[in-house]
Amino acid sequence: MPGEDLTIGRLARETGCKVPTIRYYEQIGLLPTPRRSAGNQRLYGPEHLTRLAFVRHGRDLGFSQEAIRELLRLTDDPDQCCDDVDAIARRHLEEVNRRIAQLSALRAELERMLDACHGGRVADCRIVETLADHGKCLTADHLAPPADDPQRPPVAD
Amino acid sequence: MPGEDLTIGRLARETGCKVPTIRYYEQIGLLPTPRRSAGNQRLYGPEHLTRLAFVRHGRDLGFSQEAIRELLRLTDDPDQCCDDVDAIARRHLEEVNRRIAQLSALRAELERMLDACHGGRVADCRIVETLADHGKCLTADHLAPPADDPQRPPVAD
DNA sequence: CCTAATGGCTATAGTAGCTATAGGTTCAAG
DNA sequence: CTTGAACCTATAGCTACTATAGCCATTAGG
Repeated sequence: MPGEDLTIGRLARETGCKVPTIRYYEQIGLLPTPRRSAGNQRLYGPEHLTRLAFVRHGRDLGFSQEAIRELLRLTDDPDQCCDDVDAIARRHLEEVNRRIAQLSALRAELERMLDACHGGRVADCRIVETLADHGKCLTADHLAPPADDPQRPPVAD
Repeated sequence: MPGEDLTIGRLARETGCKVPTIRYYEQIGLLPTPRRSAGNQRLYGPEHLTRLAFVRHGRDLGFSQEAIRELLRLTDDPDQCCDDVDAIARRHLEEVNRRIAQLSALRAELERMLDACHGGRVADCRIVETLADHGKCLTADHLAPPADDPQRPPVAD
């Protein structure tokens, strides 16, 4: 029954995912290539809806494309033991914890900087001074550099 | 006295900034173009060292290139009132606070997921289930999408 | 049946903040 | 004089999308 089919725009509305993003996910293989209408337009079934919702939710939770690819692979084999799934989620949680720790240290440093500033000329500004002088700083040396954050920080529109 | 000059490699060592990054900062105008040796190699003076340290520290604190550009502009005019500097730092702090709040919610959701999983087959896995079903999720709808994080999350090596 | 509005198509480039690579030149030491 | 490290430029790659340009398909109204 072709009445069940979704155009890309409708799929976008149902999932809260933008149209170009859906095409992008297809391109990078997160979403299977859908069939096409006579006029070459993408037609999606319920299985695409499920899959895209899974991907979106994973991204919302901050999982990388790579992690989601792996999660999809794992869920496609439902009899497998879920230890691998667990491991992926656990690794991600650790990463999130690291990020929170970093940002908390950052926040402390920023607050310290802002507290120290009492207005006046830039030449006398404590913020500028702190920025100029690594020695006066508490941060930046005792914090690790993971540098692999999901650029879309997490959590979608 | 040309004995004071630094090659790009030495500047990199002194600041803890990688060589290609220094060239990149020059390219995007965060660092002024240095003079060159007879053999066309970059020669840096103490002013470059100061400037680069400022930039690095700013980046370590998570300020965007744009913000740092503005901070540099402001510090180049030392008699100006430091309100603008203050505002930039304050905005950044707010952003950091937003990120922490997001990540905390994320962490809660991930922990919830992990707690619910008790091993077994992927088909029965609570993590997979949660990922597949937005309805079972607490996150993702009550969280904002700023999407403008410094990809190098913050805090350098 | 024609037209306009909307929505779809592809391909390409841009975003941040670098990092890596290729292929060449210069410099300091032995 | 030769070796090897450090330097040079230019270009491509990374994540995860978003935006643009220029064209085709579908649908509702007149």
